[in-house]
Amino acid sequence: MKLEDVLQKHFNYSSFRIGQKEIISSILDGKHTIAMLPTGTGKSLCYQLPGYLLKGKIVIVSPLLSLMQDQVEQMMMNGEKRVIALNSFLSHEEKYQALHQLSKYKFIFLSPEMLRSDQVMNKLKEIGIDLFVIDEAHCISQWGYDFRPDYNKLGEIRERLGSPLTLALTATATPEVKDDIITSLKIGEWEEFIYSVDRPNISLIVESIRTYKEKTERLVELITSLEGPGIIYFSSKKLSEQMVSLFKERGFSKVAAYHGGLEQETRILIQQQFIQGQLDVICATSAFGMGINKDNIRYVIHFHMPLQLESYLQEIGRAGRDGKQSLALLLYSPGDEQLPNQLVEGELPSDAQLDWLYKWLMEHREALNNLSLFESEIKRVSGFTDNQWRMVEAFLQCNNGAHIEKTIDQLKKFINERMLIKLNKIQEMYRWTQLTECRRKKILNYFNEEKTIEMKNCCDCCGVDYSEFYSFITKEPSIKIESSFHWKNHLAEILLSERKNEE
DNA sequence: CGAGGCGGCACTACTGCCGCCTCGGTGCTGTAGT
Repeated sequence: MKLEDVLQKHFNYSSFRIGQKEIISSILDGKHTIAMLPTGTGKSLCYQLPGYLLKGKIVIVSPLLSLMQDQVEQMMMNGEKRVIALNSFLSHEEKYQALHQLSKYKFIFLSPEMLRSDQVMNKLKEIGIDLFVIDEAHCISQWGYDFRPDYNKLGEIRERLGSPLTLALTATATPEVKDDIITSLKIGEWEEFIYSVDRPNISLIVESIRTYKEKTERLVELITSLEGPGIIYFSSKKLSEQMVSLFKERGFSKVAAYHGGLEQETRILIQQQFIQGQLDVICATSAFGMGINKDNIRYVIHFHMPLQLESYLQEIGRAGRDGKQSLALLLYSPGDEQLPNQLVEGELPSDAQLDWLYKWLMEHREALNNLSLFESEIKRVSGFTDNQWRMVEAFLQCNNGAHIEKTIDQLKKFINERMLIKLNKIQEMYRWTQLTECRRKKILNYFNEEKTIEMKNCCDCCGVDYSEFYSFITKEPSIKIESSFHWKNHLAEILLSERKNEE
């Protein structure tokens, strides 16, 4: 049977989209495959279709519960009943049932953390896996080192599962990220399919704004005049909510905040409302975006810069999937790069904390065999945050048996390296905001690509024909600003008082 | 860097202001306790 026939039969499409056929053929030839496809080009088909041609099971490692649930739902809607998400949404009883009858499922979605369980691992070994898929595989590089250490154990997991055929899928494709994926998964030989990350219909603009206050004012101006829907990214949960309140005060009501501090239910609701068009603007942190399938997002604004260009590209890539002219706008004020620096510094443990840990471990050698027992005491005295401790704990477990002094030294070295890499990435992001030459060229070079096509409205450095560019911006604010009178007075007051201060 | 909370002080009786300090983003899981 030809691949096209399988496509028609199971998915009701008559032809493949870019890259899909090559990737699927590579897998069916039994080659480990790394596929870097731009967002929204149908990555999930790359493992779903082989599922109908391979005899055994397909295991898909996914980073987010909501993403898994979405995929499962979609596949069920498509008529595929042999699909399950093995995660904490299942009750104890349901999980027991699912594991007990795991062999009746064809597609099994789970998180990397779920693979820590011996029960799950034993069952997977027993039923046999034909294809091991890592969806959003850049998470290995982005989260595996510190935030979610289980991502960096996938290589070991893979080996314990008998090194099954493996497919890594992502949209973020620096050579560095690719290397991390290959090394971490312990794949010897592989085929790779890498497609351009360029999105010619998204104009890249950085606006330099003198002060923080003016940035807020500019944002209000933008949101009331730009054609939505749009996403605004912040690096603070509180600020994202405050901005929503401000927008609502100004009479702009189809807006909501989205961040990791909200209830799971609320998050799903807001996501749905945005996708269905009941909300026009989302004020979000980096928590928002993975798995958002909405093709008419007209703009992505960054109030704060992300911690790295990879994240920036992912976030702006959510605009203009319908191919229409869209806008990526970053608002920069002097000193903005300090916030990412602060975030990164708080992320990793300090040398002083590790020195304390060394002394403590020398006095409590037996603790190494059961660290979780001492977790609360260690955290209380050392001040490790949950995330810091998880990283340290994972490192100690990996090196259990080695000399304590040596282990701590290695850990310090590891942390210093990570810190340097992260600070470097912030610098790269910062330098990009300060460019005077083509922003697109620079970003493509960063992803090991050349800029090959010239386009209208490329970026602010190339020169944007604003009159044409702003043609999709409505001349009059599309929303009636109810309190505009007060707003203007208020603004005048602020400006006057500032001027007085300056004098 | 900027926001927000807190203590101290002023100088007037209840708040107002200054300076200092801290904090800021991403998610999974199992289990204890309400």
